[in-house]
Order: sequence, then structure tokens, then C-alpha cells
Amino acid sequence: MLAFDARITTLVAMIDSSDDIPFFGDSEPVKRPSGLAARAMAARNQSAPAPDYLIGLNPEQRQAVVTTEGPLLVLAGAGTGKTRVLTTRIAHILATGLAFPSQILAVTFTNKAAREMKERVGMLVGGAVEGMPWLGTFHSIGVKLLRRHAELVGLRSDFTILDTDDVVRLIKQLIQAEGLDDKRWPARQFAQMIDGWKNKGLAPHEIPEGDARAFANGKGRELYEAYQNRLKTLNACDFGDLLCHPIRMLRANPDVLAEYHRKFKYLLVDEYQDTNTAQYMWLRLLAQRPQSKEPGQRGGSVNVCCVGDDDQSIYGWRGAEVDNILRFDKDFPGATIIRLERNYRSTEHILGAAGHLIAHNEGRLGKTLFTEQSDPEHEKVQVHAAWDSEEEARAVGETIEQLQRPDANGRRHNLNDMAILVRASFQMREFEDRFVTMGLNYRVIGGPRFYERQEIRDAMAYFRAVCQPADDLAFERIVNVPKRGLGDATIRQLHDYARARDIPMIAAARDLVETEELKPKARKSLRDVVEGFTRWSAALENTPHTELAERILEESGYTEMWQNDKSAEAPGRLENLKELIRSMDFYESMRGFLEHVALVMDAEQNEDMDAVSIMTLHSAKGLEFETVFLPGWEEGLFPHQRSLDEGGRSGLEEERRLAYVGLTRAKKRAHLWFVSNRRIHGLWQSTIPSRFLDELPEAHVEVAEAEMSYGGYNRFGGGSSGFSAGRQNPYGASRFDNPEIFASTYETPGWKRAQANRTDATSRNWGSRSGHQVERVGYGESGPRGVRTIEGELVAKSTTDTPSAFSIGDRVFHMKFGNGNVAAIEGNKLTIDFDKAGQKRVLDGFVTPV
DNA sequence: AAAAAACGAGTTTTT
DNA sequence: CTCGTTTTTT
Repeated sequence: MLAFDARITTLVAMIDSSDDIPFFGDSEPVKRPSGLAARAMAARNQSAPAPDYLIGLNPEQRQAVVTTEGPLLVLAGAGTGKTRVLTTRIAHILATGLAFPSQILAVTFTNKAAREMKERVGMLVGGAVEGMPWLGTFHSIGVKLLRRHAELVGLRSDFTILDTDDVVRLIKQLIQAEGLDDKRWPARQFAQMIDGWKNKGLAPHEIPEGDARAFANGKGRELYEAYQNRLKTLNACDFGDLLCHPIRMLRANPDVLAEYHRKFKYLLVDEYQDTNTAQYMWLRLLAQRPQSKEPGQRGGSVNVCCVGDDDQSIYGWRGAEVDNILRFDKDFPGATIIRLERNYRSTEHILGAAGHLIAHNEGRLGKTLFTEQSDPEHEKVQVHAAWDSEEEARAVGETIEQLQRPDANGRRHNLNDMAILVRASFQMREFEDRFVTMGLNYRVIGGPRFYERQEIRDAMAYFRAVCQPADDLAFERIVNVPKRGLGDATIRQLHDYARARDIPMIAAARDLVETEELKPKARKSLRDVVEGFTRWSAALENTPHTELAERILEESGYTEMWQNDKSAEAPGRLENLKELIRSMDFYESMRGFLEHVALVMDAEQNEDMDAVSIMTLHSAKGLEFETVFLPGWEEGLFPHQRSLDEGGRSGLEEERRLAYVGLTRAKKRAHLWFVSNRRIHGLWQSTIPSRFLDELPEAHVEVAEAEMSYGGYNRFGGGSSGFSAGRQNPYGASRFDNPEIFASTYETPGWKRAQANRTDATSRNWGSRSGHQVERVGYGESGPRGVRTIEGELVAKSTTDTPSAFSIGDRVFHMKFGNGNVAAIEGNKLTIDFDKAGQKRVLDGFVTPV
């Protein structure tokens, strides 16, 4: 601490003696006002009051903020105020005049994180900073670098950015051009391979021989090369190139690199545990400047601050290297490491459970979160059992309804504060179905994103082809959308003509319609298209871009296509197109819009509605909720079998981190669920509870039978949190392989039932649903293994075979969806075409005949 | 060229 | 089972 203070003091002295202290604003150094100087001084002087932005930070957070010099790793556990530290740190650097906004490079992974950081820095600094030009995602900063130096990697600065869809189509063409069978060698798979190589920063000549041979009869390398060449001619980049090109460019041009070394005084990286090798190399290049005599910059090392949490690294499967964060102090010798372990989010039980679970991982830097919010009133983490996923969904739905009811104090739980976090997206379906029948508002986070929808991509392809006549991929996408009678044959012809002359396809089309080579019908259609593009391109400069966009969609017949489409989705698609054009308003030009959309592939959700969120565990990272439901804690699903098969031990550890992430999203309540039977690929499979449940500490967990409407459970098992005394420490690694040890960690009905299922019926399939109308399940009065007996089928379940009172075509009314016609009936489940809400499946009890 | 039928695959996702 | 894709049919 002393050394630290001494260093700071020198620094302050240095700053104070300087005449042109950088302050807010980018170009003109401004003399720092004395009031601020005092504040800055105060930040470092313990006797004086701290500047207001430091108030409320705990000592570790504060240290992370003010340790501006030298490499710093902030290990920020879940809910420990990571973003606050990052933003305050930036504010601090700015406020104390250590750097201009333009001299700080701050990278995040998602646009959302970048946006949030910008906003929060703005708030802290009082909006005096005109944005930070170098705060953004790795990719957006990569683009920025590339636009400036495109020619150094053989591109023009107006290059286009291709998304996955374009890439796959392009690769498919290449595979076909090579004369390979595109079914045996799927383009999508090769696209992933390329992505994998680029994540590692590997150029075609650098990829491992084995990889190169693995695809297309050993033509992998060739294809990769061909792909890169094709990109170059298209003047395009894929996402991987946005990382790889800058690396190559900076390596090959030391003068350019030196320029950025001079420029960036401070580097900040968010979510460091998620960086892949390419991002790491990129960062190293910028961070490791040569020995420097400039004051404030110590030779060789740099003021790089990485923030992350090794326990939350859940993206290994897409190239993230946890090792980057584990290795930090070796990469940056003399690095300061600060741990943020004081958690402000969750109760002691949630932290206790999560902490105990994650402690089963090896290869971690080790943190233990603690909280001061301890209260006997706090609910323990609850583990619930259900027969199958339908029951699981129903029980969760009921719990949600209960929580939503006003409590004794008249307070009610907002739906917005609840989330269901699933391992795999197919699990969502069941919850959606259930919530629809219940009339419970929900929102699905993460599904297909706005800009990935077909209609949006089509529209964008039109815009791209207008702005970038060389964008063959865009042109090809829409040349026959709407259908214009330009089929494969015509396209092939266009292709060949264009390739032979090395001109874009639009130009080829323009030429071809003047010849006799095309069939008259195709020729006329193509001429119309070409004329359209000529017109629109001409209008590009002198027409407001939103107006032009509308015109393009109108004149091309695209809007009309959807207007004539009678399917249920058509109106929604038209609405999306309107939304697209509306959103263009925020941009200066169509080009500006396209540039932005290529990188910012998200659209904000409707936040006004009070609704339960349903999302995958992966998309939940960084979020928090009062109450979190975690269904599907079963072996094979969570941990997922595939992770185990492909990732082995580290795969398991990543799954465990995922469980950790899930638990730590909860502030007050975490409800874990496992079911005994789950339908996988259409077959009913008997399942066993996740090993992660066994890894939870009994002190913070209670195994509860669900508060099901049919009641009658609590008479079993003598209390819901009884644990067997004999197995206090069941955490040896061997238990994973030894089924016996699974037998009874918890002495509760649900648990025992699960164990019974496991031993009785591990491989039994329930071929049909008729075998399990189980609403009421009893247990042989705690036999040694808790044998399951089915006492009866007392309560009618929603899936009975009782014929419905409705018939197809009946006019019905539903509380939530209004009027509609019955389209199909299965048992008492009705498929109804609602006049307003579209097609939904509901239970007959929820509708009345009109 | 468009509609119907057969086929096959099926964690997690950002840019 | 259920979705998306490819192949076959008209």
C-alpha cells in the first residue's frame, strides 16, 4: 500500500507540473480547472475527502479504480460490482486528466455491454465527454482499425462485412466449384472450421496439417485459401477477419503499430475470460509496446486492465480460452491482481450453494464470494423434483403465480424480476406452452434476432446491393425474391459471365440483358431488376435514405410479396419491415445504417410489459433476477452429454461454471428442478438427477417436493430438508463414476423417487404418454430405497384422452387471445386460429364457445 | 419453378 | 417429435 501511494504521489506531481494536461475533449488539450485538480488530488490523498465518484466503493473496488498504472487483473466475481469498477475507472482516468477519452481503448464482447459502459461513464463524468471513440466490441474496434488501414491488408476501406449466412452461401459455392459433393462436405461445417481457425488467428498456411486434411479429402487448406481470395475480390470480411486482419496489419506495419502504442495510454478489457486466441494476440500487440522513455509509461509493460471471472467462462466451445485469464500474471509480469469477492446481489444461501458447487472445479484462480446480507428469513436454495417436463413447467408456473400474489405486506413479485434459465432452448417450449394456457406473460430472450429474420435480411440485401454494387452475395440473395422466374439456370449464366470478365454480377446482368443469350422471359425480368437498381443507385445521393428504402421495397415488389402471402407470419413480417425502416431514421445515410447493422445485430426488446423471462443459461450471463428458476438439472441435459463426450473433464467444468452462472443470477430465490422423465428426440427417457445437485452444500439447500396443487407430500420423509448424516462429505471425484454413491444424499421423497427411477428404470423408455398419468405419487413408507409406487390417477391431467367438447371449425373465445376458430384437436388440447393473436395451442378449459 | 414429400439431425451464441 | 433442408413430383 505504501509503495502504491508513493507511486501515485509521483504521478500526481508529474501531472501537476505539466502545462498541457489532457482534459475532456479530444483535440485541444485544456488546462485542468483547479476544482478538478483538487478532486483528483483528493482521490489519492487519504486524508482529504475522496471525489464523489469514489464514494460508495469498497476498498478493493477503489483500489481497482485508482491503480491506473501497470498491468492489472480484476477478478470480479458475480455481482461484485464489476461494471461499476470499470466505468468508475474510466471516469477516474478522465477526471484526473491522465488521458483524453480518445486515448483509452476499452473493449467489450457485446454491443450491449459497450452501450451500457458508454452510458455509465457519461453519467459519471457528467456528459462532458463526447463519447469515447475507442470504446466498443473487439469487432467494432477491429472494423475501425481496418477502415483506416484497409489497403494494408488488400482491401478497400469501404469493404462489406458478411454475416454467417452470407459466409455459408459463399462457401457452398466454393465447394461446388471445387467439384466436391456439398452434402458430404457441408458448407456450414466448413464455415465453423474457418471460424475456429480465425479464432486462433490462423491464416490458411498456418493451420495444422490434420485440420487441413480433415475436410474435403484433404482440400481444407485449399478451400480456406480460395475462400480468403474470394473475400478479397468481393472486398469483404467475415467476422473472424475483423480480428485477424488487424493483427496481420499491425504485425506487418510496425510504424502503424507504434502509432497506436503512442495513442492508447490505457487499455481496458471486459469479460477477459471470454477472449479467444485471436483477441488475445490483438490485445497483446497493442498492450506490449517497446521500451519507452515517456513518463508515465513503464517500458515493456502497459496500463492494461483486464476484468473477468474465470468461474464464469462459459464460451470455451466457441473458442474462448480460459487460459488467457489464468495466465495473466505470466503474460504481464508484475501485474497487480485484485479480487472482488464482496457480493451485493445474492443471499448467503445462494452464494453458499454456488460457491460450494464451483469449488469442485480444478483449474481456477479461486475466489469465495461473501455477503453481508445474511438473514434467517432468507430462503434456502430449493431443489424440486417433478415427474416430467410438463409437470415441471406447471409447477414452476404455479410458483410464479403464488409469488405474484400480494404477500402479507401487500407486496407482489414483479414478473420482470423472475427468470427461467434453461440449459438448451428446446426446454423453453414446454414453459411457453404452459404460460400461454395460463395466460402468464412471458418473454423469450435470445431467440432469432431481429436482423436474422428472413424478411429483414432480404430487405438488407436490397439495400446492400444498392450501396455496394459489387456485393454479389446480396444481389444473388434477392435477384429472384420475390419470384421473378430467374431460376438456377439464369443465375448460373450470370455467374459465369461475371466470373469470366471479373465483374460484379449486377454489371454482368446489365450487359446480359442487352444480348440474346437469355430466354425472353428471364431477360425481361432481369432487365426490370437491373433497371430498378440503376434507378435506386442514382437516387442514393439525393433521396432521404428512409424514403429510398421504402421505395426499393415497394418498387421491387418485395412488400407486395408479403402482402399477398396469406400465411400467419406475413403481417408480422410486414410490421418488421416497417420497424426496419423506422430504425433507419437514426442513421445519417443508408451506408451508415448498413455499417452499423453488420455489427450491431441486436434489437431491443419490449421492456414495458411485466413478463417472466425465459432464456438459456448462456444468455443470462450478466443479468440478475429476484427469483430464478433452473429447470432440467438432469444428467445428460445438464451437464450436457455432448459437453462430457467432447470436452471431457474440462467440458464438465464448463458445465459446472454454467450452473454457477445460473445460480448466481438469483438475488433472493433460486429454485432448481429435475424431472424423472424427459422426452428426448421424441422418445421418453428416464433420467437421473444432475451430479451438480449432489455437489450443493446441504447447509444452504432444501430439497422440497413441489407445492403442487394436489398436495399431500409433506407427510413423507419427515421434513423437507433432511440429509443423511452418514454422507457428510460426498465430494470425492470418484462419486461421478460410482452409481452407488448417488443413492441417497438427500432423504426426501423427490430425491428418493429419482434414485429409485435411476436404479429401476435407467434405460426404460416410455414409448407413449399413456403410461404416466401421475398426479399423485406416494412412496412405500420409506422403504430402504424409497421405492416408488403409484397410488392413483385421481386428478385429470391436461393430457387425458377424454374427447374434447369442441369440434373443428367451432367458434370460440379465449380470455387472452380473443375470438378464433378451432383448427385441430388432440385430446383436450385445441389448436386455434385466433383472429388477432394468430395460431395458438390452448387447453379446452380456457376457451368458451361463442 | 413451385409445391409436396422424403430425409436427417437435434447444446450453448456473439460479432 | 419437430424443424429445416433437400429431393422428388407436378
